[in-house]
Amino acid sequence: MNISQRSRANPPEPLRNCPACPVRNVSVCSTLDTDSFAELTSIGMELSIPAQTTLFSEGDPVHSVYSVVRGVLRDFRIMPDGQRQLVGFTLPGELVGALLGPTQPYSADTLGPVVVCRFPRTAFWDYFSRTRRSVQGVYGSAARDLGLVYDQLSLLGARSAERKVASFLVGFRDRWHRGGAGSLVPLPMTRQDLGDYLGLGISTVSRTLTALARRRLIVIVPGGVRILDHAKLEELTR
Amino acid sequence: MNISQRSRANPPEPLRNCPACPVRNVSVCSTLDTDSFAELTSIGMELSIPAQTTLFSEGDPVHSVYSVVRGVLRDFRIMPDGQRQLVGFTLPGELVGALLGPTQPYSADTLGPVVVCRFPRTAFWDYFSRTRRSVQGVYGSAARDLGLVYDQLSLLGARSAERKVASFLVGFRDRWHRGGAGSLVPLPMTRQDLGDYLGLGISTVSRTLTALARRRLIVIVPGGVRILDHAKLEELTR
DNA sequence: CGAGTTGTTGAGTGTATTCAAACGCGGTGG
DNA sequence: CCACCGCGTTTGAATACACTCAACAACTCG
Repeated sequence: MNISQRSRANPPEPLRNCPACPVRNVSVCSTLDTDSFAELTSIGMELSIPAQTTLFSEGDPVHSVYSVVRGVLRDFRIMPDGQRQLVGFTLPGELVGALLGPTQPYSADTLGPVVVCRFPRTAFWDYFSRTRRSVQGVYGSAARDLGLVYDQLSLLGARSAERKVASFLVGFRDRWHRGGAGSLVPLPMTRQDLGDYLGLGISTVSRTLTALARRRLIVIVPGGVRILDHAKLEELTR
Repeated sequence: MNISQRSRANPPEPLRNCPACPVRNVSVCSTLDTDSFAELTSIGMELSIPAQTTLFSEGDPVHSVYSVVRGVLRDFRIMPDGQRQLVGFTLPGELVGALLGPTQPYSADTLGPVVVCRFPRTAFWDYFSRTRRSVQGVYGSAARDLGLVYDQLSLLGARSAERKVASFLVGFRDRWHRGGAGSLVPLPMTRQDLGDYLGLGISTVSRTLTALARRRLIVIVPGGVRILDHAKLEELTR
């Protein structure tokens, strides 16, 4: 099922209640000045997307960027041989969709039910050229597309499975809790997804997680893990 | 040795002979209209940089972007444990330096003697906001920072050394010859560099290359390799 | 020509993988 | 309510592969 099929079932709706938005204060919206925020509110549309639905595909011409309100997106490329390489996950409060460039560099689909705000990309360009001093604010939300990718490069370059998994858990924890405290790391993706993201086999992911659990660094709970020993886990990433 | 030490020895020079520039027709300069090109020419400075010299470091505030005229840059990050992860190589005709964001996401140094043109980043922003329709032109040169990184993600996600090396050779060949024909792939970096780029040990890189040579897919020549069987090599990347 | 660096190759080890089987859980239908 | 099924996950055994350590060769540079 793709987005066009879906949108017939759940048509876009104008933004009505931004103040109550769960990511109002962390998303790109929090970086805008009052006028720009009002403008964005007036042109943004809210989409509710079912689980396992493609939001956009690699190579699609870019018309919109999306701010994730609820749920998690899986970003991936399909290699010539059919092998899938996950290039990231988009969490609530994060932007997805190329800010630059004519086409999407990867595909994105939903891990579960997802709510996003859709904005015409030109709105960001306008904002970009109008208030250059805030470029860094918009960039803060777009940082996924740059800094985070380099982080993942470093992650994939790691030689041991333990290190990859530990790095992933620590990074995902920080993103999920936005740097704040918090030990619960939701893992809404399958082990297969994790393997495709980390460059590991599915069994290796599972084995590594259980090994960490046996050493009491984490506990595996339904839908994720709980980190018991943050210090030791971070030690493994170095 | 870093760039500030170096620049005393080889001071920046104004651009005098752009028409004779070896990358005049492939670099970012080729994407600009006449006026913008004239403006860029007037503010750009040419730098000659010795081998093994740092151009900028991760975390540096970004004032300039650089267009490589001659030579190759090595782009890398240093991990907390001292391990180095190469995130790319910058070839002649390509841009390096963050177009967005306050700081450089990685360090860059020279593999050999390098000549670059330095431009204030704001010049690109001005151009960006002035001629929105040409964003894609500038983006074409900045694509390294987006599309190419995703390519490398896919590369690092590969499970076998053979596939990584083959993918690297094919990709590097295409970039070097800009999609055109050509069998010679210069490899100005060390095997250690290749290993840090591909997430492999130095001996594995060496073994894999000799294995490819034994199968007559490539020949190892001084300073690079020559591809004998393009089809079979590309087959290995899938 | 000698010293230092970079690259190759061999032997042995360790780790991730493949293949396969069993387990747990949620959903469906009898 | 319970048996069954499908899917994802865990775990085991055997294999394949990349790594470390180390010696040697080739090349660069003084």
